[in-house]
Amino acid sequence: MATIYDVAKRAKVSIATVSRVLNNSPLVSEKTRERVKKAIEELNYSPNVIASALTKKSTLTLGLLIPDIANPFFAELARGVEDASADFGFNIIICNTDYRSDKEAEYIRLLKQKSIDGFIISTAYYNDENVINLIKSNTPVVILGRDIDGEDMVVDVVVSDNVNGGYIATKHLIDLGHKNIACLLGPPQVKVNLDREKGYLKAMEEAGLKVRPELIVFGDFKVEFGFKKAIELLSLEHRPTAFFAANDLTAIGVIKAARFMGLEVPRDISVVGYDNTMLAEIVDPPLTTVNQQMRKMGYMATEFLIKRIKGESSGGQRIVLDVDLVVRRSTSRVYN
Amino acid sequence: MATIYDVAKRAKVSIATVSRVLNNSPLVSEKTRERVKKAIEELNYSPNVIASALTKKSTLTLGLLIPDIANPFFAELARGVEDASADFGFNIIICNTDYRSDKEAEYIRLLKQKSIDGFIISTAYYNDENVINLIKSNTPVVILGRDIDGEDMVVDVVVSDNVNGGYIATKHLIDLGHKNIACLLGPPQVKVNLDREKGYLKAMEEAGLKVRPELIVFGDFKVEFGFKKAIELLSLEHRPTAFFAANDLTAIGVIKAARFMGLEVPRDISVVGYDNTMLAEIVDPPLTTVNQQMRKMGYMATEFLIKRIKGESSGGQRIVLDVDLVVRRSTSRVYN
DNA sequence: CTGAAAGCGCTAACAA
DNA sequence: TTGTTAGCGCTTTCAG
Repeated sequence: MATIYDVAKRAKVSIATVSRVLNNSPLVSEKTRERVKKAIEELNYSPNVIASALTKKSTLTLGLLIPDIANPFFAELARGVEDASADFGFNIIICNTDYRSDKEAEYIRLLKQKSIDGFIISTAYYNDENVINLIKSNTPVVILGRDIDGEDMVVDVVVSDNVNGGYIATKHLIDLGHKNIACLLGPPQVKVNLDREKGYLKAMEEAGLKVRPELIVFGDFKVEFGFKKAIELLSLEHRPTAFFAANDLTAIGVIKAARFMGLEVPRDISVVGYDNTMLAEIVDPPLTTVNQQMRKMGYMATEFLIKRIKGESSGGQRIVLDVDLVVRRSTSRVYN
Repeated sequence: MATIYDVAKRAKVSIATVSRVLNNSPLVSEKTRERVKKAIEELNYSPNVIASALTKKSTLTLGLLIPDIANPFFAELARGVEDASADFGFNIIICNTDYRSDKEAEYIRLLKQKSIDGFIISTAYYNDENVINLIKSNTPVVILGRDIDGEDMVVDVVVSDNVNGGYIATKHLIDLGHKNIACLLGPPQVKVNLDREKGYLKAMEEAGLKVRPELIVFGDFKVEFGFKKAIELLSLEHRPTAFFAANDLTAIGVIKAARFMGLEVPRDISVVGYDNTMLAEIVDPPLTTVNQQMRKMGYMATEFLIKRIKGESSGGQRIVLDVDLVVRRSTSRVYN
């Protein structure tokens, strides 16, 4: 592989001059610039990012921490992140933490060693210590799709309006005549779930419906959880006629449970999911769900981070994206 | 951030000695080793990978080229790749090429600049030029889930047995009494599709069934393709009673088409997919599909690559993983 | 067993 | 405008 010295020799200039044209410095005459460019071309030279990183401290790579890339929600986020990275000349290192704090810490350590320019974090429990420390160490960080209590810290946050998401989902069910609506959430340590619950409660109260605490359950975002909990709740004497689930996977579990118990969706049971992943279109019946614009969130988060890295922003922004309800065929009017 | 100099000073040794203990050189007495370790501990020092990469030429990071991480098939592969990377102390940079050769070339260029240690490529059309050149430039490469004509090149390949996959899928349908079986493949430039077709043909011939060329169609692996083509074929006068689709998404398209035309799966039409992604369990009816062990493929490919990088293997291996059929409820005996 | 010193490829003062 | 040179943080001879 050709080095900057080879180029300098060929163009009959110093390596400093070559470095200048590589970095688009104006302090180079048109003539020499051309000469250098020609040499670069001829040698098929391309600068070694590692070497320049050693002085410039910039590797043009970002770290993305997510629980699991095989989960379609995070895959969508990751796609948005990668799209933005590519658009701005960055690359991204993906890390699956499996919701484990030790893995998260280990990845953060590893990536710091590698001098990455910043972190996009979508894995944190609320006010996770690893993340707080990272932010306090002055590394550029953006929190994606999660929340953090960023009072005295410089950190960007990109989330969607989870309170409203919970609200419109529940309101939709109420408008269809449902009164007994179960609410299956993810882990309470992930703050979006508290927000979605808030939206649920708001809609219920607004409609003057009484909230039955036994119908509000925290879980783990998985199909299995939706399945088991739904069976439990559907076995209740006074069973719910509708479910609001905090993600599509859980909602799918509910649909499976209903079918398992010989009930039909949406005739007997209405179900609303959350995320609008590709699964929502595929499941039968197609799922009514809250659409989060995951790709856009990933893209925007990355844009913010890169601006921050380039010094074009000083961080500390909080972006809340809109959500909307995609009505498909898993919800219908209740007759009873 | 502490440097090797800080550690040296604190431990009262030279930086060379610190470097030796970092790299587990035996040429250090137990006593000094302990002293250095203590200093490292106290300073919370962790070596700068970028700096060491400059001399060692190893960044402990790999590049993964896939068409689209939002596609569950590739997400599963990527998960396997990342798992293995983590187990062996590597990180991975993910690149989405969207099946575009120009993007692929650009990513390869970028990652070479970053001195990554090797590539895992799962995007290539058969004998793709970018990839051939990369391999010939002597960079460690492993081809994952695709094929390549590696005659005179040192490259590892990890695939699954696609001929057999096509065979067992088709055989299953034949065993259920089907005679008119459509075969919806992905792009012919991706060799796995040719192999799956081979398996299909083999099963048909073995059973003495005549192959109707109009029932064999190449497409693009998408839901939409399965939907459109199925509608077309189901409108034929002498329509197929079963479909073998070369991935789950296409199979799902077929199921949607059947429903759209008022037909019931599997009563009227049987469908077999390929990949056994999570979608297969979620769709209704749950999809009978060929299971490819994507994670394992990703894991093995990465293991091979790392062995090659470490000099523990000289490359040129070809691993063919077994496939098996997961029978769910989208296929049934034909009565007519 | 340990240390001095020469790089790895590039950037960024500082001089000229 | 251009060149010289001192690092960036670490590895690796080569001496001792």
